[in-house]
Amino acid sequence: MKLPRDFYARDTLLVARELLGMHLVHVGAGSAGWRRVGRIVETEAYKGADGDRAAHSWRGPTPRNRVMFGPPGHAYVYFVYGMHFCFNVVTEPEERACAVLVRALEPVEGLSERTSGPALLCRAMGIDRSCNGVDLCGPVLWIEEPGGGAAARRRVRVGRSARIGVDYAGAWAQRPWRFFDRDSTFVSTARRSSARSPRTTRSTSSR
DNA sequence: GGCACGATTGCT
DNA sequence: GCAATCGTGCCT
Repeated sequence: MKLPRDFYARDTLLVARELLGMHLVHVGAGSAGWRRVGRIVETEAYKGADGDRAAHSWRGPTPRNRVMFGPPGHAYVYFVYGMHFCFNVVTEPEERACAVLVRALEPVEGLSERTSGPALLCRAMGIDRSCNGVDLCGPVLWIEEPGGGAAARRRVRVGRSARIGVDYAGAWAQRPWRFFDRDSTFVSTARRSSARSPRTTRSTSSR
């Protein structure tokens, strides 16, 4: 059953945690008729309105991040490193600029490529810039509770850690806002981030 | 208009 | 450890 918009309209940390075990579904239109399904096993929370400097939205709306400022339950897909896409779910009430990044999936149906890692899962699921802004309560791309319902989700043993690849965000990078299924072998392996000077304080008050 | 850098990945 | 590769956002 498709998750309703109310599910996404809640606190981002809660949504990030509860998305673990849910199924991400993407269907192709017309005669192409394909269907790809992956079980979410790793997520990260980003809270723009709270000043989270790791969030794309922390400075305010721009053409690129505008979807994050819109209503919850929509896909925020962005292009990075000149070659990759990352998939997020917009959370909390409009203007809160919060989202959950989906970082890894366990293949369930129609997936033949690797799904461990935010960019890899987008490639495997066929998610690209055309999915940006898509309503997750619509007929093309959505998240649903798998068969077995709440009982199945309850079995997820949730692990937490700091978010990956956001060292530039200073103290915000230390927050344990990454959630993962401790029993899944599809969780992305966090590459060793520069564990050097813990304090990279920059005071760029130029403007 | 220019330029540094990224919510990554893969190869050396 | 570093290149690939280009859109975005901040700067001159």
